[in-house]
Amino acid sequence: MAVSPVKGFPLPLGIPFQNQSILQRPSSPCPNCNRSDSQRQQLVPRPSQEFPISLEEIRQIHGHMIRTQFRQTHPTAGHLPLLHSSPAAQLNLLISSYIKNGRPEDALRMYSLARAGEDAVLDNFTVPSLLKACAQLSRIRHGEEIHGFVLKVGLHWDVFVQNSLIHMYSECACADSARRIFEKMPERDVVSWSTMIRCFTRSRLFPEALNLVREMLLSQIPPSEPAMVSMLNLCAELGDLSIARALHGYATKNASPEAMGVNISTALVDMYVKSGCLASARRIFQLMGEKNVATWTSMVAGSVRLNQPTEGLRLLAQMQREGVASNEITVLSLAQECGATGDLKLSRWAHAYILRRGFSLSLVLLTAMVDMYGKAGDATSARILFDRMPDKDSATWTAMLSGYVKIGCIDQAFELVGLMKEAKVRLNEVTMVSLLALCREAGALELGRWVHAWIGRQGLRQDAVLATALIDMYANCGDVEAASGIFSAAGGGGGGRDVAMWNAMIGGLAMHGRGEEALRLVGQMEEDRVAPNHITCVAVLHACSHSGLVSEGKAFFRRMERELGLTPTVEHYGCMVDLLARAGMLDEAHRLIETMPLRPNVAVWGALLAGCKLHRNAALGETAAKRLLELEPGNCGYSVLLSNMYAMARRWGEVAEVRKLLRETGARKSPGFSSIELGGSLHRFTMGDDSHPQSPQIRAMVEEMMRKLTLAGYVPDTSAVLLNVDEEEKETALALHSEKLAIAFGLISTAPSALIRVVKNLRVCGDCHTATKLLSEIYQRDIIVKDRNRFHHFSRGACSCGDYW
DNA sequence: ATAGGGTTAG
Repeated sequence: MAVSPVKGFPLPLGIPFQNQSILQRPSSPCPNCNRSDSQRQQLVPRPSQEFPISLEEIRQIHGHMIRTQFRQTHPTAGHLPLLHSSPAAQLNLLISSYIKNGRPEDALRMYSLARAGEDAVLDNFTVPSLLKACAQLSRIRHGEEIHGFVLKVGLHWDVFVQNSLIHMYSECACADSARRIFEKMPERDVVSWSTMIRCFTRSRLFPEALNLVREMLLSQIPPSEPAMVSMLNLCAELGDLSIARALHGYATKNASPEAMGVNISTALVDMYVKSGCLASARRIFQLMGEKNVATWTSMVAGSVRLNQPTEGLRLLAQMQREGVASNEITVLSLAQECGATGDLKLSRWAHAYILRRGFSLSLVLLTAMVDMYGKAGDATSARILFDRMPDKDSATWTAMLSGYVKIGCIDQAFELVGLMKEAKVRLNEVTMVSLLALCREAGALELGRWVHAWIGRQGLRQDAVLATALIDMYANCGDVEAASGIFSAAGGGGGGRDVAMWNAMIGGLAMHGRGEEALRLVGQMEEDRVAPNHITCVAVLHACSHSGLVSEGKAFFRRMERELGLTPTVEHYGCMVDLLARAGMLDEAHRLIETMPLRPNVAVWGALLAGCKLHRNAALGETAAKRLLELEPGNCGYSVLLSNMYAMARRWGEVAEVRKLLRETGARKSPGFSSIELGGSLHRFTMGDDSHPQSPQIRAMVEEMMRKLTLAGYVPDTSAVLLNVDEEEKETALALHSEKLAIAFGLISTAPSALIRVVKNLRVCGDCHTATKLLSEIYQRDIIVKDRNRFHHFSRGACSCGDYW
């Protein structure tokens, strides 16, 4: 994710960092007891026994302390000399032992016992341990209680206590509380700074985190090793290579690659991986002396992520040979990265690897695999895994749901929502985002509004992602005003808007043909110091294309590289070709394809072909169609267009040839669907669908529609119907097109004022457009049709969509 | 006694 204030950020990298953390204690006396630190420490006898002590011993002491209520009434157990020390020291020892033995729950239970007994037993040594337990368990309520206790008994002067509070709030995702403590600290040590940097990084408050790094270095505080790691982690999240290189240089100035320490080296590897520079990551990796699981994990996952899956698998094997065992985190990130590639074969390999290595299939790991199959497009495998899982949590359900939505299995997704309701799955922010994505795909505005209201009722935190999902849902379901409302509200709060949110709003305006507004928004975005990214540029070019803003689009395309520092990708060229071709500048569009530095893909040639059909240029269209058939031999849509093109040029021999080829290959168009939402329920239709309960009435309505259309002078354009049947059957097919069924249902609806809002997942069908325009005039009704990512508003026969037809 | 690499669902 790009954040604008980061660009060219000057890091004052002059101070050497400390390899060992230097513990700095404030030397001022405690304001409460007026004793100096050393005096206070003498008051607290130190335990003589060394860590770690066994769990069994801890249980014994625990039992003893409960019996004696933390008082030294029975100094019985001679082999446990620590019982002779003060209650506070005993409690502290016990709590830290529990934490060291991985039992933070017991540590907190001890705290409750202590509270039930005597407040005073907790001191400034005990509190940090307890807060660490709260942090590990994300127990914000416990943490706040301890915070209250700290204020009550006056321990807040202690830097260690304050640092621990910051850490606790950081781990509980309460950046605001952490920041309040940090800002009020009269004295800060390097731990305060690094913890706060980590906190801001975790909360994705990158500008704040970077400011802190700068302040810290300007205050001449030498970063410790953990501080260095925090800074590297921050940079990993920023993904900014120039800052990454600066920090890398800074780290090497202070330690040779061999002596750097495995934590910093691993953080460096991870930073380069996340900044997309595998070569640099590999260089560090090869120079490293000691490597651990984390180092290997980072490198394996990074190779898969950065398009080198074979290298990733090779490293996995090498890791094993060198005697480093992969752990659950290794396979979790493997599954995640394999899914992200969308490569089903690779994902299956990862699944097999996990089974072969005999990993216990935990809830988290299985959820990751469900998600992986969903992302790789294999809904069946995902569902099989999902159904076999004995336990599922909201993450599992959400993974399955988002998989269905991503693959486009709308029916299964809705079925799953029903099952979720039955299973009483707890819904959280992430589930809501998936549900909103489902609403977007299905065009279910009412359901989307319900989700929105539900979010408010449940008091779910409306973070940037959720707000973006809402904007996206409203825009894609046709309520661009509601999207705009959410967008404005998100700007008012302190959170600010990130690139994704701006992109969603700009894209939303683009698909409603509001190009000028979209362009204005980019200007505002830059004033807000949010840097446009590749996706922003796609949205802007889209907006220009759909609003006929040719010169503006060209200007933006030039600006992209010169001023925004973004190299156009093949998608941007596709948008430019679309912009030019739609406007009839076909030769210029063709020249752009010929001169572009990238290999043109389907979208690029497809945009040219659509323009050729629109402006009736058969010669160039033929070129485009041939290229498309080379790229995607199985796609019959292009063959149909090509045959139409030949027909236009009266080259009947070639028309027959293409048709014959189509018949032989048995190419079929995947069935499209249209949906309409009325009275809060969603009705979906496919071509010739008669499964709807009101199907007879709908059929009757379609007949009436067709009669009236013919009377109005409508002649069906059957050229886009792909069936090897005679013309009459084609006309029937066109009449029973899913969009017409949906519109018919809208017209017979008992709520006559209801807006007819049809969403279809088909490619633009020129005939439907013409017919719909006429229908809106005949029936004097507003009809809104969404076709892929474009809205067409028909009002009494006029279409305001900005597109050329 | 406090901070530190790799960690499921958007």
